[in-house]
Amino acid sequence: MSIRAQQKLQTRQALLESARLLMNSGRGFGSLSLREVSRQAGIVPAGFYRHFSDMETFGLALVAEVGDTFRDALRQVRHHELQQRGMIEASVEIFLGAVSDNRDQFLFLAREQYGGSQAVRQAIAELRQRITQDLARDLLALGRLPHLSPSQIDVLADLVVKTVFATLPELIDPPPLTTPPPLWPAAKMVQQLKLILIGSKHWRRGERTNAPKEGVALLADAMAHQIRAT
Amino acid sequence: MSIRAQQKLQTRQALLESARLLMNSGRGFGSLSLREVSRQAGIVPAGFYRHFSDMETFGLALVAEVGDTFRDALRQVRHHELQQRGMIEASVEIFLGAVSDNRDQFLFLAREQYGGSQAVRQAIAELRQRITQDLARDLLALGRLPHLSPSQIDVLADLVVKTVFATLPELIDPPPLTTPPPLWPAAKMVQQLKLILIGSKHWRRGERTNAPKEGVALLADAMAHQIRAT
DNA sequence: TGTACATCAGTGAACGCGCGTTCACTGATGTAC
DNA sequence: TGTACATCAGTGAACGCGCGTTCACTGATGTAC
Repeated sequence: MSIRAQQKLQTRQALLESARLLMNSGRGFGSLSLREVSRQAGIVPAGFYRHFSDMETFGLALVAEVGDTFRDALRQVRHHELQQRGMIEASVEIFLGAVSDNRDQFLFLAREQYGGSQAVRQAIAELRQRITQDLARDLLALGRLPHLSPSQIDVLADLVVKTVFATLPELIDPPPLTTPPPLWPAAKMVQQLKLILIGSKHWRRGERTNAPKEGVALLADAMAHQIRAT
Repeated sequence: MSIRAQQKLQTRQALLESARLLMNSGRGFGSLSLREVSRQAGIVPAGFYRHFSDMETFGLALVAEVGDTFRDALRQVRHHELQQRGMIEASVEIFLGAVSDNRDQFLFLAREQYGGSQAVRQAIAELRQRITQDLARDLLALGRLPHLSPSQIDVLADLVVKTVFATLPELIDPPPLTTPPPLWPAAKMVQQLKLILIGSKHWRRGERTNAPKEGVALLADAMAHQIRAT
């Protein structure tokens, strides 16, 4: 790579890092200004436009960055899938390592997963959906849950990913040390994932469609869709 | 109440409603301006200060508002606790009714739970903690899970509340109609809560502390606390 | 009930400030010969 | 290798704009007598 391209890339990374840094003090990405980020990165505001056309595009770059990190971590997890005893602990251990090594990136992910701009939120939703699908595929291929329908596997994968994403904020900003150890985020998450796994072992296929009350939730969903259409 | 107090309350509610309204187009609370909210509510910017000292205090009022709505809904759920068949469906039905009736309030809650300002985020965290504790208390008092330790009940309650809070964004902004019905948010959430309940029925007390690998999560937590302290 | 004064929700103008964006520019790096 | 020109990352100044906050004010509502 040419000297010029190297320097440009360096400035680009300085911009990304600056945004993450500024968010460390509890602020949302949406409240950062272009001038502020440029200042932090050591360039003049106009220079920002050599890298991103606006703050929205910049936000998408931050999503892409943490997306790569996330998928790298999951690839590592997948390479260890052979062992079955303590599978959850080992997976969580690898994942927590990635979170710890890239704290700021995951802070952005946790903070903006629901609160970001339309574009950022959608990009994160797509990232999460891809992760969920990959997990569902793995669970199906692993064949350790043969009694579950593909649809049940989807619901299970969604719950696992939901749990991990929802625990991220706690993992990044740990609670006070007065909290009893069993409720420390990582230990708690391990317990919860085990609980979910135990549930999935005993989940009967019939329990998905037999209950007559099931209609309630479907009706509520239909209503929600109706409301959305108006 | 005096005429003056009534009119003041009306303007106050107009301000709260204006903020929720402005957030409907996908924006975060942190990106709303005091002028914008006042304009939407039909008063002059300076008038805002007759009600709130700044946007942060205003945000806390929005948290308090949805907090009341949320706890009212849970009180309704608790009054129906007698029945045991279809308990989850009935609870979800009541809860979904509250979400549907107060969509904007729950949108604020979902959007700001991790993304808001320090103060708003902390207020929501406290709201959520109170809800989790209430649920843990109820689960313990109900006595249907006598094989679980109080600590396990806490972990279970946390997972249930986590699941509900993490599903809120989907419930409020439903996915495309092309999604297969079993994956519609409300139906999916019902399945996931059932799965968790099944897991908790089969959760052995020993599975909390026996596994030797458990140390990993605890160690990771300790490391996280260490990092936090620096 | 009527009157005289107090309260205070909302007004309208003004301020200084940081913002995003534009523009012509500079000078180091890259390229063609 | 050396030279002449092209590229383009970053500069510095300028702009108009919406922002939060202040201030003295107005006039409807409340209160004391």
